[in-house]
Amino acid sequence: MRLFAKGGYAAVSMRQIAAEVGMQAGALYLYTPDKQTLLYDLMREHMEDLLAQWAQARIDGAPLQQLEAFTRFHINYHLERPDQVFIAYMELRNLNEENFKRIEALRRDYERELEEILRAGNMKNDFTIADARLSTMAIIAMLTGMTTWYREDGRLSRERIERIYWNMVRRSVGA
Amino acid sequence: MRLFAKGGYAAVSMRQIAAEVGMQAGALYLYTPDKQTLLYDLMREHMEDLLAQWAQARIDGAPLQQLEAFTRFHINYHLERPDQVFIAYMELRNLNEENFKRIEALRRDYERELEEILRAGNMKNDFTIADARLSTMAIIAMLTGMTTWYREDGRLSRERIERIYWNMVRRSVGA
DNA sequence: GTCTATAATCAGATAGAC
DNA sequence: GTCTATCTGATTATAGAC
Repeated sequence: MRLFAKGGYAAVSMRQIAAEVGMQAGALYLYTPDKQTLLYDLMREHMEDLLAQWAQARIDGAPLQQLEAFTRFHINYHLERPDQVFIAYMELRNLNEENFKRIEALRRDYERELEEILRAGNMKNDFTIADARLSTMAIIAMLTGMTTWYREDGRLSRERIERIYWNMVRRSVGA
Repeated sequence: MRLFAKGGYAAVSMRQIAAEVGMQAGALYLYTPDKQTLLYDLMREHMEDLLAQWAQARIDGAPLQQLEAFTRFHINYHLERPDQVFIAYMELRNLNEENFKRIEALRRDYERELEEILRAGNMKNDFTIADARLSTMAIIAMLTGMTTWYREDGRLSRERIERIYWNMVRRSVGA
């Protein structure tokens, strides 16, 4: 994960990966049939963990409360795993067609969680949004973007950043 | 640009680039000292063009009008150049330290344009934002994210998408 | 300005010893 | 389960012909 995030899939050799885990290159093939499958497995495990963790974190309640839960979950999950997040977004192009479709399906499943919260809130007039799919993509992009600049020792505490972003999300849906 | 965007810097060979422009690999070295400089030049030209185009597009007026101008400019500029945008964000890790600093400085210049609009609007109480820098990063991430899913022949027209996003931006700053 | 040829190195993956 | 050695082919960059 660390090597792929730092240099990109194509730039990392099986020899480098082997050195990182204290082996010779040949021994890696006891654990993966090839480099492509290794990337796919890392991405799949990340997406499956994301979905599983959200299934644990989600709450029942009013759409506004669900939206807040999703926002805070998404921020914290992503800020704690910057390498995985970077790979999950940037290395899609290095998956073969079949693997790409599988990862995209998992991503869709996750996006749908937010989309359904937005639809429910719109139906009850808790939110005022023109298009739930667009708001979903906008909110996820806004939140995920934090991983590109967030630093543990930055100017603002994570709690404060989280509150500010939640405010922006809330206002963006007209709540 | 197209090749780097599709496969990533490391995955693209000088032979592929040469074939794309109808040459042999050796002839490329008449135009660039090495592959790294070629990437840097592409990124620098993109950032300089972005800044130049915004200098043309920017307007005087109330902060809300300036924010709308920035939002619409950013959307249109980025949707028309998905390959450049992708490279400008994803290939930063493949620049050497010196080149990375130069590109980051140009990006900062661009971000500062939005940040100053937000600060001005906040001072006049046209906006209600807790932190101009955070709002800047949030808005840019939200808008730039459109390039990952936008298709010319998609469900919604560009004009409609633009209007919906502008609404979300406007509301996110409390205007 | 472009080509061909090549140097020097490195890639992913496999075979076989232990 | 891991190592060493190796196959095959690709890589960046350069040299020198034209």
